[in-house]
Amino acid sequence: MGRPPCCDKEGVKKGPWTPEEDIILVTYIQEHGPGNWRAVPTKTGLSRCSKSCRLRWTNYLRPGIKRGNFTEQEEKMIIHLQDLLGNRWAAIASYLPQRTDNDIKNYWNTHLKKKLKKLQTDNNSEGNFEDEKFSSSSSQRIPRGQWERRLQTDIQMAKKALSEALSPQKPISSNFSSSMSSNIKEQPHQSICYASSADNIARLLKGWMKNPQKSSKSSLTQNSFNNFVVSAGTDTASSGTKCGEYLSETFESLFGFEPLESFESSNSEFSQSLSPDHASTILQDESKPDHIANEMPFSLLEKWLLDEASCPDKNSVRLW
DNA sequence: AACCCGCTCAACCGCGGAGGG
DNA sequence: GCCCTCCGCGGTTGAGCGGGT
Repeated sequence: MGRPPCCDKEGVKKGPWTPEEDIILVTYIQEHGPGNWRAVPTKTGLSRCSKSCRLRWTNYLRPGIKRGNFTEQEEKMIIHLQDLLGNRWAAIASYLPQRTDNDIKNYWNTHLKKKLKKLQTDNNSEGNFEDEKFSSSSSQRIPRGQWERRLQTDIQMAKKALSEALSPQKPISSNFSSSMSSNIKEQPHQSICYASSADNIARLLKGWMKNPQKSSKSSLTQNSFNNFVVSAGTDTASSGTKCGEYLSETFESLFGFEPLESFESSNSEFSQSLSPDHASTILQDESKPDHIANEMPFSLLEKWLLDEASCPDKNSVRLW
């Protein structure tokens, strides 16, 4: 009955990944790029199912992942996006370039849910506003106007993505389209991208020598990110800066606060990594589209929110 | 010191969509 | 149109850890 488990075979290892397994996986992906996960266990000799390999890569080993505490801005952004999109963690993660959907989901479940609940109880005396807000989080009760707008946004995004995809010169820049094109591998760029992973592994190994217990947990990905970002852009200042500025403005206009610390502090890093060359390389090459920093979704969202702002009555589930 | 309890987060499970034959 | 395979996503679990008693 039902679908058999993807990896119920004997000898398939489960549980936490060892550093050695990480190295094997990263080395393989460095050579072949992410994708074709089915082949990964057999080709690497890992006793893991393909799913496990993909998950390990996308949630942990993939370059560009930021770990550690969420900033206040990130928090607000998650809450806002969760409000708009519901529990579509992958979609939410696409607006937080350095966070994985799993991270965001975990953070929501462990921190933000409680926080909102607390807010809700605190505000109970002032009416049911938070009640409404909180229950809307389950995406069960999306106000009609909001749902329509959401649908409209999706359609607009799809249209734009399509037109971009049909335009051969233009780099694919939209969240949507890069997601759609995430399987298109641009081999010539991969060396840039995955070399950084190899480097990270080297650093990681150093870390393990120093700190065998913890290093596998923290050093890899942070180093991955730093290293990745450094390798991603040093010669792209002008376009990167422009993009960074745009992001800053958009963030501010979209969420009403200063850009994410990560964006700002790594302006020289992250924004540089967003140059047409590097960003498209980095983002499209990954199995999970990090694309995020692309203009289109933000501008659409911004427009959407501005529309909402002009109809405040429909904007009843705004927290901030 | 030993135990309990709550929290965190990496990893797993199962479903559904996409795409190819 | 159907079937199969692969992949991605969201929900859930459980090991590990730290704080409290």
